[in-house]
Amino acid sequence: MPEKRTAKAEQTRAGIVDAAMRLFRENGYDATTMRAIADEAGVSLGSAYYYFSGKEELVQAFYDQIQVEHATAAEAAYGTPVFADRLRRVMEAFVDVAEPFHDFGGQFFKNAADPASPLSPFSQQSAPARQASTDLFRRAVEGSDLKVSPALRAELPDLLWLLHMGVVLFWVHDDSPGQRRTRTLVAGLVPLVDRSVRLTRLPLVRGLVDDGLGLVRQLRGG
Amino acid sequence: MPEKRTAKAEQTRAGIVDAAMRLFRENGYDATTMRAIADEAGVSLGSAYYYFSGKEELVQAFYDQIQVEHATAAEAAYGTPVFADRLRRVMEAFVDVAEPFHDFGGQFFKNAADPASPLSPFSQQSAPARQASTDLFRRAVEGSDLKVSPALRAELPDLLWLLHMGVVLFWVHDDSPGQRRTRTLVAGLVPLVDRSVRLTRLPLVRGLVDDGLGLVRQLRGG
DNA sequence: GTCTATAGTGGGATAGAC
DNA sequence: GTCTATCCCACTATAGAC
Repeated sequence: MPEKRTAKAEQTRAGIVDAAMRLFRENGYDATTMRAIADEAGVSLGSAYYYFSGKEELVQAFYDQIQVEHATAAEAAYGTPVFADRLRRVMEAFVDVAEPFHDFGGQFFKNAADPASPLSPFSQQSAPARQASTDLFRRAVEGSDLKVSPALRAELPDLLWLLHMGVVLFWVHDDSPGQRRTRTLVAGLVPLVDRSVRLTRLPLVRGLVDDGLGLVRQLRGG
Repeated sequence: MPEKRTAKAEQTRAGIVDAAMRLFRENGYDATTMRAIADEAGVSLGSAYYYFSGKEELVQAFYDQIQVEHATAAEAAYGTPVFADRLRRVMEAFVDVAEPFHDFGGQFFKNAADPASPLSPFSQQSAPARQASTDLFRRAVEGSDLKVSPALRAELPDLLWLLHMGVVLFWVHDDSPGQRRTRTLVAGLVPLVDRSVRLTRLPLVRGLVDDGLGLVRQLRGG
């Protein structure tokens, strides 16, 4: 990325992103060549590579866009104090905003499992986006009526984000119209999570949860 | 794949797989070219493509190899009736057999998240390997001392396989020496699973589990 | 049926002139 | 910052040796 961005450079850059978005959506990721993106943007191939180190980096722009839209759509979730409702709305918001990208979005997620890729949601480079996403779940927990141990409450945002990643994986593989099956999953999962979390106050369950949280902290630490 | 395999053809085929493994291991997936694999195997480029439709198909061979080795290593797990011990040994067996491939194995798993790829563990083409892997967990459950409801018992192998996929994802991102962190995860996770599964007989938990199993069946069906 | 040799296409990525 | 020219490699195609 160039250090000093002139207005013209910024325009060129945006034009390349726009062209990439359009072509990805029309033809998918693999079928869209860097040459075609450059052509569509009206720049040379070399220029496209001047702004983006490769095809993968153009995907990051997509992630960012979805992330921002998810955050906006999730705002409506925080109008109620009921934890289950808040969580459900945050999770449903993702399915809603991601729907237009479903058909080709899956091709992007192959990067997710590659630990070497900066596009992996677990990578260092993804930390800001991951943080922003986790915050959506943090807010779902923090302003809610949920009563759990402070230890669990502290870990819950990260755990819910992890669950969200699982939902995304399901979503990627979901070819039902409008991702109906993913919506079924979310609708069924949220009450289960809600009840599970509340059950952690049972004496027999509490010990289990404490050990689980201990394991999480142990893995995070070392 | 040729219909009739002669001994010579089988040898050539194996030679190509061996060469690919060796080069993948030395140089990684991306840096290993089909030309280099053909050279290393002492065959022409055309021959390599005669046996394998592309570089990806060589990855399938790698999956199959690990799967077979995992099955062999897991045999030792079934010597005890204690469920937790059986499960732990099956899961540890994977970390053991996969260790030599860790450094480059991660590059393969980028295909796992691509729903369009036949290499995805959830794909139709992977069904046989997935079945074989699930069977390792089925055997861990079936001959064990575990006492749970028939409904949960029926779903447990698939659920444990899913958990195993989660462990594999962790393993891929685990850069600690000898995958020590993954071993910590397995060592901590297994008792949690064991205790969780046994807790399903508590009245308050039973209802939760029944609903969870209902969701699983609903998603499998539609 | 197994394999080689060779020629070619397409596209990701880069070097260096301007 | 932008271009043209080029490299490299995955992959295809084909003609034919054995």
